Amino acid sequence: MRGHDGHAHDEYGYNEYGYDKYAYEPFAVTVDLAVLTLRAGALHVLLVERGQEPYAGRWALPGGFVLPDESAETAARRELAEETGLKDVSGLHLEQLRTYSEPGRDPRMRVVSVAFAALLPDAPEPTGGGDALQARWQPYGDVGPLAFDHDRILADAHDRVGAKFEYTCLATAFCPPEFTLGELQQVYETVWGTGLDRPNFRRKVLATPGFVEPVPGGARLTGGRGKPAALYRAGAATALHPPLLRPPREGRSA
Amino acid sequence: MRGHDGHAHDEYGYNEYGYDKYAYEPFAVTVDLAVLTLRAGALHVLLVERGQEPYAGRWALPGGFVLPDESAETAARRELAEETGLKDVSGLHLEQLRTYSEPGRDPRMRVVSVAFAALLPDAPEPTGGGDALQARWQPYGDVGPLAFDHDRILADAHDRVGAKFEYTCLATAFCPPEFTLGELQQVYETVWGTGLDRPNFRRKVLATPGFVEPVPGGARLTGGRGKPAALYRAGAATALHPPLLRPPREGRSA
DNA sequence: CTTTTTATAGTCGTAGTGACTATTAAAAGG
DNA sequence: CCTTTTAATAGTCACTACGACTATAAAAAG
Repeated sequence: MRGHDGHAHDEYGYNEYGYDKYAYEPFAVTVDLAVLTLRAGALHVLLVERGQEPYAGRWALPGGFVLPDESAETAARRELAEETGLKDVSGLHLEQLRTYSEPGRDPRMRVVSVAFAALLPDAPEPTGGGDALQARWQPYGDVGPLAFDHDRILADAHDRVGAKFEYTCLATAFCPPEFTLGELQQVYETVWGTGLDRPNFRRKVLATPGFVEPVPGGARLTGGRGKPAALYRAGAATALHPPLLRPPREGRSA
Repeated sequence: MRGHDGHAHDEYGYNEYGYDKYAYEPFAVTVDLAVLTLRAGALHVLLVERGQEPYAGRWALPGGFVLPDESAETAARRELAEETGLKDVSGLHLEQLRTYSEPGRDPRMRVVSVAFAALLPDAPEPTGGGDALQARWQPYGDVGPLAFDHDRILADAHDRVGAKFEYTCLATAFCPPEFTLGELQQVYETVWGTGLDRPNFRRKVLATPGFVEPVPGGARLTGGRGKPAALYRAGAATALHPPLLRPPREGRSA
């Protein structure tokens, strides 16, 4: 570009970088999904095994191309439905993380990928896998080196979700429609990797209007081993004011 | 796609959506920049006037194409340097906001735009404008309807910056290398649109280790009308724990 | 020399929270 | 059946952080 004037004259100036003539290399645009869920008190990620080079045999985040008539969000939700096999993904929390566009991130060509994080309450086993290549849940932390820059995307997803837990009500997205405060606390503890004091957590959650609301009648009895816990639903609030800060990491400079 | 299996087999399967054959419409990838600064105690945005259809004569956020060998971040920094005329933009805060990919956002073709927010300490007048088309600072809030979906991008940038002010030290990015606490407070007040109690703000900032550090010797004398204020530099900290929450908006349901 | 202006210091009450202890209500084990 | 175990719930206490304020200091403006 010829500096500011050239740009101002020709913003989206296809004469200069003419799209029709393919005067510059066009981009493939994909979405990559970090689909997170909790199974048996541990954070799990949905991964697919690649069947082609590059990274054949390596695990990768699910994803795919953005089709001509789709937005990235639409493509992400379509992929989410395909990969999880869920009938209805309209209520699931899907959050755009950021876009990864390093020139060398796909060795074959220029691929710009819009990354999303998706949060699932329950974890149905992915329905695919009639052939050799599989899709399955893997515990976060046990994931080896993933294909492309998916390790980084996954780490960014975890960071973002953990940070949003502090000042939003996002944690309920990991919970089924009705849940106990103990379950909600486990969500926090699993994602943050820290323990939380139960009475204090309870006090905080209940003191935040709209975070959770008690289900009209019941308390859960059969399953639990201790005193039955009251059931709650996610409330209407989305923000957490004041926030629920995670305990600060140890080891600060004196 | 044929569901999960088809995808797992063919992630980035260029046989299915073959890039080489242009079997699907490729995308143009651009960056759009919300360049923010403070002039005379008001938030300003860098805008350029469009010279071509669509939206000819309308103001728009600066931006441009991502070149074949660039990442979106590199392209954004290059555009930032071009638009502002600054020699060195390496130290400026540049933050990726999100990617806008609605199919109809550019009437001519499929354009996916990665949006960034940039924060400038001082506001040099943009150096362009030898021709009819201009680039200039406009007060945030006075911006009329912008081209494309740039109103939304700008609003998203403002939201993001305001939110990050609560739990990061980002506000110093609007300040010159040495600044007073009064100036820093004005940055907060301008971006948030609220007044803050001066002694309390001072107490909070100074109590957060690494937010600001006093400049070795001096206090500012000549300019100010009252007691000279001590000068500070931005510290090494990036996060704010506990956060500096903005005063809650009035009007909550009883 | 007084007034104005702004920076800085300090006070007081309270909301929020970390660290606890105590009680309750179920299942599990003998 | 009674005891132990487990987990939910209730409550206490001290301390921190913060909102609202008053007081003092040091400069320019009049």
